[in-house]
Amino acid sequence: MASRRHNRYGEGREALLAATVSVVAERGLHGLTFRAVSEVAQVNNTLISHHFGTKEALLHEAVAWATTRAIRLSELSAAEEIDESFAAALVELIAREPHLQLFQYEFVLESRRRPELREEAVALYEGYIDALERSLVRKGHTNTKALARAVFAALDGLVLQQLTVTDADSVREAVICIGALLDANLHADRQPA
Amino acid sequence: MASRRHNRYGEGREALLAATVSVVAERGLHGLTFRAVSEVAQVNNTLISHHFGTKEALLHEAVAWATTRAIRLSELSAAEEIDESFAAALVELIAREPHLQLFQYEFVLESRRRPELREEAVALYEGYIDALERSLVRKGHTNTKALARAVFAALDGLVLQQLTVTDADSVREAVICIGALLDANLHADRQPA
DNA sequence: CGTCAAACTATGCAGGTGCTTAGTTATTTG
DNA sequence: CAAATAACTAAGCACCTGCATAGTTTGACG
Repeated sequence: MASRRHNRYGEGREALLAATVSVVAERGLHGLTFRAVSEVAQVNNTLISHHFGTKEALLHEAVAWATTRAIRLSELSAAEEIDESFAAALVELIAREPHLQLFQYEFVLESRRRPELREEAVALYEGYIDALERSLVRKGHTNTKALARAVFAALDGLVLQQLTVTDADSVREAVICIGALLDANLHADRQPA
Repeated sequence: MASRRHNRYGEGREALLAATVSVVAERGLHGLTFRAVSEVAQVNNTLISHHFGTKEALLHEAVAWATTRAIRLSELSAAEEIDESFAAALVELIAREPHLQLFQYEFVLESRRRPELREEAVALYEGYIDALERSLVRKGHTNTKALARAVFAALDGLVLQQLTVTDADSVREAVICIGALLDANLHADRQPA
């Protein structure tokens, strides 16, 4: 998948973090083993102990590494309009790079069981929701905090659906539907019944 | 947690299925081991092999067992109105019995990796969405298929949030927000701009 | 070059894993 | 009651796990 031969001296740590995300995305947290990660990263499995100490620490660092790299979806969430082009872009992003999203779902479920991951999970979600809320404020919506949480949940749920049980086109239609709901809500605010 | 002492003759299989859901919900799929399940179920671990053969088969049967028992949320999804009382009931259900929901998130992620689980995952989600769509049709909405998918995704995403990163009150507000969006959408349909 | 710290690997082990084999108990059935 | 069947358990094995230990290679710097 990545470069065929070994990494250069000093690149092992980065390769291990990237491999961790890939392994969790493809095989789940129960497929996350020293051997699996080290084989994908093309290094010896004891290098994980050297760099991170324990498996828990590896996951923790991989979470930090992945969330800084998950900016593209955050940018998407802050888009000015949830319209056809937004829906197409979101669906295409998920189809092209599902790993980061899959990793995040695994990680957020794990954060319920491991208190030391909670803080980063909360920060990740609140980051998305805050960006979305700012966009809603700009467009003149009211009750933006709860609205942003609801809209993000809808996008989050649809991404999960696309990754697991639903085809891309259905998801795209549903995303457009969310945009339509927001428009209707804006007009209702301006012309209350 | 359950009854303190052993099961009666013939109840082992059911106990194992219930224990599987609990173990996956509390420790994740990587915590799903023969020993963990059998200890929770208060039986010998080889009874799993006897009844189900392999660990894969155990999970598969547990999925079927759990989905038939997840009707309560399905009934909720088919509620006539998404209002304050619906929001309160949903939030309270998740807080009181998080196991079934957590199990479903683990299972739907796993279904991406295990083709034999896909069909049941799709059926579960489509069941929820269809029930919701019927309710939307009754209320006079249009484009109900995509709308139902979007609204279910929002509820699904909010349940995930409540289970992991968000407090119950914030989720409740957001659920009410979804109801408000639907109302605004209905009125916009009747009085287009 | 020589020194040194950090990156990296080879080997191996104690404990946990899924699951097999062989045997025991309880329940049904004639 | 006796025979048959299914539920259940005890013991154990081959394999995999995280990770410790000990050693080697690499690049930076004087």
